[in-house]
Amino acid sequence: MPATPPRLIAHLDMDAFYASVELLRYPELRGKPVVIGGGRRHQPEEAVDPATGRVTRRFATLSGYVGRGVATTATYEARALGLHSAQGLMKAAALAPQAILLPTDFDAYRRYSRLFKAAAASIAPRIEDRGIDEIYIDLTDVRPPGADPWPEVAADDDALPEADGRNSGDAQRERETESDAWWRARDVAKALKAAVREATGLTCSVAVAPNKLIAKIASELDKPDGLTLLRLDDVPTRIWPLPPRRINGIGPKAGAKLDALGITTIGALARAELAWLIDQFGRNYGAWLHEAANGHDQREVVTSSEPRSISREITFERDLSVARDRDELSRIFTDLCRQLAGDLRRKGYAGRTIGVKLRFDNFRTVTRDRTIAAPTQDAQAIRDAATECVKRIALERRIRLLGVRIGTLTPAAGPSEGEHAA
DNA sequence: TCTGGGGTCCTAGGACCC
DNA sequence: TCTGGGGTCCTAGGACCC
Repeated sequence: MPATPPRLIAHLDMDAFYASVELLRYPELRGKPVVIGGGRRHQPEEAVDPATGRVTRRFATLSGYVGRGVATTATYEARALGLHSAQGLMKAAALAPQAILLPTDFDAYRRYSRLFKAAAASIAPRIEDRGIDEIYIDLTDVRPPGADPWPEVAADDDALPEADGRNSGDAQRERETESDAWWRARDVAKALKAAVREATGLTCSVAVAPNKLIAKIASELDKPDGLTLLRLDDVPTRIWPLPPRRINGIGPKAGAKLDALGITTIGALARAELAWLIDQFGRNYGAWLHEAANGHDQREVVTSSEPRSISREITFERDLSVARDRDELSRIFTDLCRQLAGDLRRKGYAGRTIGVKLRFDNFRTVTRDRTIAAPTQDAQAIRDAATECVKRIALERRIRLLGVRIGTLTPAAGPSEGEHAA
């Protein structure tokens, strides 16, 4: 009885994605510490030398930055100075005032995102979208470009498929040794990296593993421009020494709790008693921690999905007072509802559950939502329901953030012909 | 030098129905 | 009348991810 062939799952992660896209248009910044983030105000200034016609640009630095922005990405040179994504720009400025600051340009990043995903899809079609800069790819049945495909049973072949519905191609695949399968995966991974580079000029890091969990961890091990193969047998030597936070799904809270419990490596977590973990973290999460630390993960590569919710939110430049800034709050609230309605129409959805989110000056966050009878994509209907939600919140502090969300989505009229957004 | 904006999933209690 | 259970929907908060 042939064993089930091992799955081969790749994780492809673009290297310092936003920063790398910016370096394509500002090549003079290569080798310098650069962070991306903040508002529109620090756009580079261009000057043309009248004598030579040469364009020179002046870039903003972090020094003197004032505001509430965070870094979305930092180049590797900036990381060496202690800068990293999700860091407040004020803090980053204190660490590295001379680092260059560029505003985020999501339209550009989305264009490059589409390009790299299309390039990957030309090599291997079963792709799971995990956001703007990373994907999972199922390589189990993928051969490198140029290799002969596994033979198919010809339509007029009178040889019957085997009883379980497999054809001779499957039979040939089952004769592939595990070692050959890994060599095949390495060639496919190389082809993926080459295709992404050809399409975008950008590098990425790719790992191939028996599942998504290990592939995700492994793609970090050789960054940037990495290529990593990690078999189940390699988990003890290459995964167990790492801190638990490297597991996708162990965040700041669980990481700190594990640390307090004396569990500082994935290996220690793997050796912890299942019953004890369940005691500490609850039945579901405790059992998952045990499985994850041992490198087990059966999740499929999900090639399509429907959105669950759409939202818009804004953090104000200064905290707003409900009494004194009533008009401004009202105007922003209306804008958010209009933008949300626009998003719904552009994406072709209507929703029934409308909610608001408020963050107060002390960072406490409250949400309220309300489900209406029929799905809507109308800005006024959204605003009406959202207003009812706001009325259920005690507004006793100044407001830092306001958001509007819609869920329980159903497909609805999308943009009409010729109206597609970029 | 406090902490963006867009998401997903889970938990848990209560309402309501069978 | 009392007890009991399951299923689904709604709501609020929170952890986590990119």
